[in-house]
Amino acid sequence: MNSLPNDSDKRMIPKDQIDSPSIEEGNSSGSLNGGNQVLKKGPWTSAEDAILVDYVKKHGEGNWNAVQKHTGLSRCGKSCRLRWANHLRPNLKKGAFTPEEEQLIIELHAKMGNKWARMAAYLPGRTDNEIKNYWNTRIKRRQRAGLPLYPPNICYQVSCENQQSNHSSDYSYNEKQPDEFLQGGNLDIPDIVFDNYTNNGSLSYAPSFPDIAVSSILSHRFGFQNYALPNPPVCCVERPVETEHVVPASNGTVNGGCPRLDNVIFEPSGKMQESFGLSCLYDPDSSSDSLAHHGGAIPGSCASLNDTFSASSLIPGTLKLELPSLQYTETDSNSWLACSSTPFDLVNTYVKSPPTASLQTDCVSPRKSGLLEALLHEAHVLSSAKKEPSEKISISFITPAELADGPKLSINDLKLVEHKDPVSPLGRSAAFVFNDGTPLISGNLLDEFPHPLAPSNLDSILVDAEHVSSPNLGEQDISHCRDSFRPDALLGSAWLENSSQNAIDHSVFNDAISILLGQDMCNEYKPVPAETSSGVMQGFGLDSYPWNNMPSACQMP
DNA sequence: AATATGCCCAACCGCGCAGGC
DNA sequence: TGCCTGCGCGGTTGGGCATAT
Repeated sequence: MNSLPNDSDKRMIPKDQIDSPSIEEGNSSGSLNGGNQVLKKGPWTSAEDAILVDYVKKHGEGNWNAVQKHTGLSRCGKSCRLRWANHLRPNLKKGAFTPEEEQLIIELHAKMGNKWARMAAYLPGRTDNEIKNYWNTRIKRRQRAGLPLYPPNICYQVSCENQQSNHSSDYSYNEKQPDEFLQGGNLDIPDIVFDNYTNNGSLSYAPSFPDIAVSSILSHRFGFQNYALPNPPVCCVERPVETEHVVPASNGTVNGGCPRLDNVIFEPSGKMQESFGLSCLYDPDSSSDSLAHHGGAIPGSCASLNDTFSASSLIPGTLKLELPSLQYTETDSNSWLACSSTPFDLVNTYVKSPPTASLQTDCVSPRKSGLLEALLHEAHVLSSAKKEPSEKISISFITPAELADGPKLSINDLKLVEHKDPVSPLGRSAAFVFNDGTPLISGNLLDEFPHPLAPSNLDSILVDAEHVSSPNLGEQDISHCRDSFRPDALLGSAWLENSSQNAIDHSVFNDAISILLGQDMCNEYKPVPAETSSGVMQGFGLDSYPWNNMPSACQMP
């Protein structure tokens, strides 16, 4: 293995320079190393690769700065490490990403953001650089096409997963590297997560990484690509009570020809856009630009729009735009605190009960990473705070041990824990629940994985959920609510086809956003009135919500 | 066929963190 | 305690290739 022909040599180096002494000596480009030797830059040659491989064979990885000393290679340690990690180390998987890998990347990015190295840990044989390049390419491609970075259901999956994990084990399971999960027995393995996710013994798929497994199962069950996720029944239950207060325009006017606003606007991540036709029929082939998309649920989409709800106006702070819209600057706790993917609880909390300074200061990110889960976590915290304003918010990072310690939990905590009861239908994520009621789309690449819940559970789950959260709701409401969140109802209902009603919807939509964002932000976000109504999605299609029509805070850099 | 444009990706750069001294 | 070094990560750059005009 003295010579490792590699693509980069062929691609990056002019033929006349390959293995040429001048390049080896780095006299065309390079930097001095301690004033002694010029370190070469630029593409690696096969000879250099061979030297490096030989060195690593003998000495192992690490101590990269010693490579130059031991081998005479005119490369800095950094460059050696990079070359090894990205091209020379064994078991590297070359070639295009498989659809499975692409989906995983999307999910991981929705959860982690630009944590390429961490993502790479979940993709054996792939490097952070590869993933990063792939994602950057994807961003460009989809932005150019006006497509959302994340399929709405991915956003929602993340939302649901984190609503579970945040309250049961938000003890930084995301910080765990895969190998840590594999090793098991670690102090802070999120038992609750495992309980929830493995309760039905359904983790044959990717059992190593609970978060990923669930995510994948969710996407699998939902048929990942074809439907925007319907609303979770749990959310559906609580919404009517609160949002009617939140959005004055939602009474009467809205209910006439379209879903009640409270069924439309204040959805957890992504749903708002979806309800307004911002979501898309998602093509699993993320590399393809021929998505049958219909909207710009910007990746943030799911989040981008939502981000602006709170970040820009309710709580001052800057968004770190290079982050996926699902995420926010790590250093600005206010931002990430505020920029949720708009779980309705959070929105309502802000509208009805703006967070106090003390509250904010108490809210320390569980992962200090500004990730969606943290946002969702805070959403619940704030929601709890709203209901118990006098109670000191003890956030939350409920460790598994704390969970086991019932008496230590606050009332709010207990409530949340109750909802996470693994044996209760509510203990499952809403997506989980709904997936069972959603016909699988053929061709789902994950179809081979069985689902733990039988579809017949749906009704009981829904009723149970609503009973628990909103006992006053009548059966009619339940039925209405449930039906309202069916994809066909969301995407194909008459109100979407009624252009005049669409105008009303936009007005209501703007009203709502005005309330949430303040007028300035609302002015920035001007949905283009739907001009056609020939197609179900057309009226609210991408044209109405182009990328460049999003608030500036939502724009990709 | 020639040129322009965009895409892909390897490599570099700057920064931050952790450990050792 | 502060400095140095090694290392890793994320962002950016730039060259080659593919496609469009």
